[in-house]
Amino acid sequence: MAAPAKKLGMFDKMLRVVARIPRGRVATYGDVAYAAGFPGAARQVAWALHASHGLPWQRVIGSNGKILLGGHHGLEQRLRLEHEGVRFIGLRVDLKQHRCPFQILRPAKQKPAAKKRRAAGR
DNA sequence: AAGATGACGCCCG
DNA sequence: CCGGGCGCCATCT
Repeated sequence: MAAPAKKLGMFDKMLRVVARIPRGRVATYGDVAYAAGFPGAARQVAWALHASHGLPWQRVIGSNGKILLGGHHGLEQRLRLEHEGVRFIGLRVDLKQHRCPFQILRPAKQKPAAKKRRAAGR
């Protein structure tokens, strides 16, 4: 397997994005790839998760809200999500309600919101 | 180096 | 809703 790769730049960023998905929320593979700066590399997100550990992998699902992972792992994913409050409609997650906004997925480029002007006259 | 694989995504019938 | 086909891209054989 795999190659331990030294060149982990790409998935390191992807994993960083996955780590930012809050509890009770989900993101699609495409969302993660895009937020990480690799639009179109949704498949690599799955790879990145394989090589990861300790991340909320269950929060990454298909673009249609379905769990794509098969076998008992897929079942575990569903149980974990439901356990953290994610609601399903049939076989898919209610994305309207649980999809994580890019703003949160994005690398924390967030600047300290303007330094707040002081109270001058407010 | 070429072909096959995969926890993908999107379009079409 | 489901299946089939094509595009995508890093890794594996």
